[in-house]
Amino acid sequence: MGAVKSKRMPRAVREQQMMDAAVRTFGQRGYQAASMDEIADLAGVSKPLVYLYLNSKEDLFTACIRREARALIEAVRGGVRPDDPADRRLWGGLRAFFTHTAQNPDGWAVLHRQARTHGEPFAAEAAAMRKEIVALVTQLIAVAAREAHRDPSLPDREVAGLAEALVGAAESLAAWANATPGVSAKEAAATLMNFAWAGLGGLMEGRAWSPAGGSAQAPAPVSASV
Amino acid sequence: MGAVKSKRMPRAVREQQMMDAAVRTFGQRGYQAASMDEIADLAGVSKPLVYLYLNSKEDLFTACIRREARALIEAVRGGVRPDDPADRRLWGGLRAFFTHTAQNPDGWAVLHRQARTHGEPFAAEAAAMRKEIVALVTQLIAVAAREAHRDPSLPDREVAGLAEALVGAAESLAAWANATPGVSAKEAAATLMNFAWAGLGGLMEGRAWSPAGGSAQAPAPVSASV
Amino acid sequence: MGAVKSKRMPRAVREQQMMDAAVRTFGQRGYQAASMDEIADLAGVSKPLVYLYLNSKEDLFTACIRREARALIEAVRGGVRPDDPADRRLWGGLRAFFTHTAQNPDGWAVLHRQARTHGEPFAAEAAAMRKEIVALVTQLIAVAAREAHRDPSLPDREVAGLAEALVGAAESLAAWANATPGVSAKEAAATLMNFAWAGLGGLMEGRAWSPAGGSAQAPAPVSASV
Amino acid sequence: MGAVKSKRMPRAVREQQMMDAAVRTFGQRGYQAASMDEIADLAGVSKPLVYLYLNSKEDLFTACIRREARALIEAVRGGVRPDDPADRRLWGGLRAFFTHTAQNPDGWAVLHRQARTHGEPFAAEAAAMRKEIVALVTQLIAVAAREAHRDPSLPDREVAGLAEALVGAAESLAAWANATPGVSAKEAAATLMNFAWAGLGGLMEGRAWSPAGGSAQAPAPVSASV
DNA sequence: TATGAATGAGGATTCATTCAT
DNA sequence: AATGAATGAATCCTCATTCAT
Repeated sequence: MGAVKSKRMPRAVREQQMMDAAVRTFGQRGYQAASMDEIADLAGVSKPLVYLYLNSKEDLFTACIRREARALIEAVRGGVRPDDPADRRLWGGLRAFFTHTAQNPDGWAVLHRQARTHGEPFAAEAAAMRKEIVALVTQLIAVAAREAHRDPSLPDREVAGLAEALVGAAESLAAWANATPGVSAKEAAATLMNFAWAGLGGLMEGRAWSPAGGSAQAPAPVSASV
Repeated sequence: MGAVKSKRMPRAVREQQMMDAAVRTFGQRGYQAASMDEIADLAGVSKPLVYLYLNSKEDLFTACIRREARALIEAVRGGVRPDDPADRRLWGGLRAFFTHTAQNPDGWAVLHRQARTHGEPFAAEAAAMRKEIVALVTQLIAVAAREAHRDPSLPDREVAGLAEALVGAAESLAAWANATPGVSAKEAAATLMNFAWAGLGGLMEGRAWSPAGGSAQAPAPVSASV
Repeated sequence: MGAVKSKRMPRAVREQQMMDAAVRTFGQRGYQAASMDEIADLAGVSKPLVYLYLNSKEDLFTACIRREARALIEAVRGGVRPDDPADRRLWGGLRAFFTHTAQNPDGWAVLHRQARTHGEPFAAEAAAMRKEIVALVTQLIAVAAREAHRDPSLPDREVAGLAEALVGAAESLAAWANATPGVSAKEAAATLMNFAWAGLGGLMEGRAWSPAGGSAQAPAPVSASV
Repeated sequence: MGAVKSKRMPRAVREQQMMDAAVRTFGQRGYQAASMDEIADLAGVSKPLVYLYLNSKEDLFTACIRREARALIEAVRGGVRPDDPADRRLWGGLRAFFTHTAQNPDGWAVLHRQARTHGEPFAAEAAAMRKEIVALVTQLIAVAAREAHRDPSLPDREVAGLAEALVGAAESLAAWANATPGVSAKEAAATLMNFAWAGLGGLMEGRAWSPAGGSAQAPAPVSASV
């Protein structure tokens, strides 16, 4: 048995317990390998109750994806200060992203790994979430280009590709940070910010990005002080 | 039935047929959803023969991962001209990467999506391959830093993070390029090269990377001439 | 939800509502396919209340069979005028039978189809009802034979067989009449009466039965004037 | 375990064994109450083999219905001598019908009871079979009417109803004969033939049908000499 | 009188895997 | 070199039924 049994609770509460268990199980085992038995057990309820409330394995998984997607997007949005300049907004979003994924590894696994791997309708659900994030980043880049008085601005497809690249880099670093002991969310964010803003070429020439204010001639790239 | 039946062929050939079928099936359906029945059928042989040659579903999947990993790494290695300067070497590797993944979508799906999603021992296998690529990139960056007379060079962990970010960006762009009609491997490579070398900040200031030679003051970022 | 909710009603009323819902559900879905959930829902009450009043699915089904059996038998009995001659009594019973089954298709399905198909103890319950009807018919035939001064009368087993045949024919025609658009209960009864009284041979020779009075040399068989 | 295990037999044989077991189980328990476990067990094979060969419970049931329907129809057809006069042809069909149903009670239960009770697509399958029989009988009656120089012949719908009634009477008598000890198929056929050909009215007047030749003034109705 | 919360038990179906030839 | 025949072990899901209020 998974959780301590405390019987007779209102539906809403039980549902959250079940989804917690489901996110954990799906995140660790994968969609197919996770069995409804295990989820019910971990949630401390019987299988029929899971079906009564969440309908089917598919629906349960979809519900998990949606819940975790909402949570992640809200976290990232909450990390972006609207009045900051473009680079600071990006920096805020990245920190929120790395913090959230570090604190919700199973939820992140569900979104990033499982949902995208197990075909429709899950992939579509995860893709929608990712598209929101990419759109957010795309807009950030576009605004930054405008703020930089860059004219003519970058072509749309170029910007889309850059946003894709940035998001992919973030996803990759999230896994790296979680797997590498001692790497904090802040440090991961700093590494990515350097990379994304100054580029390798810039870093080679000592042109790192600093949270203090835009691209600087600082002698060394920003590292998070752990 | 999948393939035309031509009985009695040497083992090595049959094995490749089976693995072709397996890669295709695993890549499209996923590890668990793929059934040995379907694979055998697609390979045009009976199930017992698959077991005779490949032993088990797990072994078969592992064999697929290894084969595809080898192929990808060799492709990337083959794209890097040892005598080029650092940025050109990176550029060559990226082009090879995008070309290979575009031409082997199922193999790439097996490596990038399925192997990493379905737990041990597959994740380890895929991780080893990825580590090789990251190591390659890491070394590229380190050499570049040295070539740039940058002293003291970037801290190791910083470099590791940058390599992770770069590889993640590449993975993300591979999916984007494959999903976006009209985006060639070359264009994807160019977008990433701009991003990675010049950074967003550099691009804002018009400092794009060009295949012609290092970081330049080119008025517009490189786009692949399709 | 099935019915409009109006809480707190006397037990007897609620019970009838539940049985109405049950007959409908059992009749349409069958005993096993009918779920207590659906019945409760259709009755507009919660499942525990169904159990409180009707005890179990088995008991509920049995109660339905009994209620519908009573109703059918009373209908048939009510259609038989005791002072009529034998053929007229039969005619009256048949008309009542066809009318009742046409008006209670679900109840008839429960009795004729479901109860007999789902083993003990239901089959016994339905058999008892049927036996009552067969007995009624048997007696009618026996009396008719006596009235016809037939001596020695038909052997008992012969009569039993004839009654079985007649009832079976009626059951079959009930389904036919309900399924064939435009066939009224009266017409079904007329067809059967012709068949049962005059026989095919009689009909071939133009010896049809007419409600007017016994076996006649009428040129054409009786058809119900719709 | 049901049957003695004799392993490794050709598919066609196994399939028949399975269908034998299925007919028996479906006939006795009913469609829903029959479990695939029980059927497999009775057939002496494992469940997966049943699924491998017969696909699903639904398909298995349908296959049973079809097989039994074919068998019954062929039996009845085989009992009708084409060169006999109409009444003799009917007599032959009835005898074949009662004989077949008496010898295949489970198959008959599947057709008459289970298939018609468990909704689509089974009911349609059984209905098709029954329609064939009814059509056969309908034609017999129509020809008889023509042979009797009856002009104008009976209206079509009248004939359809008569055929329905006759078939229903036969079905009912089949159950009665099987349930009443000592009633042979021949006797059941004789009882029905009397009823159908002479009618109750005819019987009252001593006008019974005899296999010897048409409607006669025989002093007593035909009884089968067991 | 009435119900929201909860479950034990069982059933259909699938799949990786092996045996005998 | 190759396969038709066969199965043990799970897994998803449903349902009649009860408990606590």
